Amino acid sequence: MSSQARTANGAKGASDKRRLILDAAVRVFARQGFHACRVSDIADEAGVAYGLVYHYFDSKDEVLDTLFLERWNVMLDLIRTVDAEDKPVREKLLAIASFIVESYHHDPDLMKVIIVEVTRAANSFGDTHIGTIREAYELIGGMIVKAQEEGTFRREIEPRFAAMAFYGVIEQLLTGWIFDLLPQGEEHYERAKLLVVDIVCGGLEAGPA
Amino acid sequence: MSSQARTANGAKGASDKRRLILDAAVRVFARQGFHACRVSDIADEAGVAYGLVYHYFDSKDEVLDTLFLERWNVMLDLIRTVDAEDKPVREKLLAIASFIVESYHHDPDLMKVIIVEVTRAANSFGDTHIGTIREAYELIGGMIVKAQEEGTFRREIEPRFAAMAFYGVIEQLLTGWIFDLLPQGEEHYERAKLLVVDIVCGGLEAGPA
DNA sequence: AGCCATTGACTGACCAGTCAATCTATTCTC
DNA sequence: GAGAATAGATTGACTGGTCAGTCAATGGCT
Repeated sequence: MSSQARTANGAKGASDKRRLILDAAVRVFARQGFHACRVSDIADEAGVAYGLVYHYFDSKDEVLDTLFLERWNVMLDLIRTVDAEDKPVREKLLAIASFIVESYHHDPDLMKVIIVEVTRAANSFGDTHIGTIREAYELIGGMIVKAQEEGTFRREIEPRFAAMAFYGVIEQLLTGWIFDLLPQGEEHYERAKLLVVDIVCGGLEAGPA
Repeated sequence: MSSQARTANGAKGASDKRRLILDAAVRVFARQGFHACRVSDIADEAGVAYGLVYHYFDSKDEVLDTLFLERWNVMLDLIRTVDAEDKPVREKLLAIASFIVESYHHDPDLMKVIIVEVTRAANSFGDTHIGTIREAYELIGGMIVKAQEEGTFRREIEPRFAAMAFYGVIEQLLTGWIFDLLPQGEEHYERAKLLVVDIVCGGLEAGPA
């Protein structure tokens, strides 16, 4: 008996198993890739029976969908919050970059799965979630528009392109860590956050010339 | 591998069919994705019999490997050539960005396949070709080191991070076009080339402060 | 009369998803 | 509070379809 469950119903135990399966799926997807792994691998990793995966999820796809949406929605909330604040763009972009880098720091496997299996998968999953993904780009694009109106950023740059560039730098740094092409560790994560903002803002800011 | 060099026999027709299969594969992979398509789809698209694919290639994987290596090696050659030239970094990076953007302009399907199915596929293909991919990053990293030594770029930025950032911006712009999130057309391609260099150099250059 | 290109039906393995059976816990009845 | 009834959680063997890769036969060229 786990001492954590304090509610009267057995429903607590139920959601525990669901979580167990999701967490196991992250590890399995990260290790073997979504396509290469079997549903039985997830069940084994979670220490539950094969059929239980289908008790909580309609399909293998839905497991990945759930993982992606859980995390992406947290990020969208963060971006919306930051967007609503009254701060210089530089700080806003730093907050977003920090959040994403910290997400990787905290759970590299999950971020690997999201980037490799969803964000970049133009067919299959990318297609399903394109609307959700697009929303993030649009919010960032909006921040850039505002900075252009305030005169902080040069006006001649198409904001959508700038937003993509910003996100592209971050995602490529994560990819570098995922592939073990870049050195990792807290110190590097901190410097990476600043680098992202420096690079993008440096190129976008209205020069004093 | 390839018997193209063979002169005596009807090798000409042979290599034609091989090319036909590769070109068909690009279209099919781009449309359906590598995992979702069947080898018979490739054969149908090429207008040849199923078995012929296996006459020229050992496996479905080898078809993708061939497509990736063909293109990536052309890019590596370009980068090496540019690297050897005596030009300002800005021009070197512009040449590389231009080449990649033009590659997409010339054959969007092929670039989509390379990015979506290989470059970002940490498991499966990404893993197989990681060495080849890394080489490109290292060459770009080398250019940045040189620019730092010359005093054009700030020294405190880790060159590997800067190289990843540069490549990340480009790849994300292509991804934007692939997903139809960014407007396309010759004019936009031209502006994108400049944007990439502006952003990255703007953030890396030694400030006059 | 031989050699390679080409064909396409076939097979063997694999695996997502189903389902009937079993377990466990909570509530109901007297 | 014993026992029955109900509902949900959990199990894993099984099935049905899919497809990568094989191979024996055929075509075409020199």
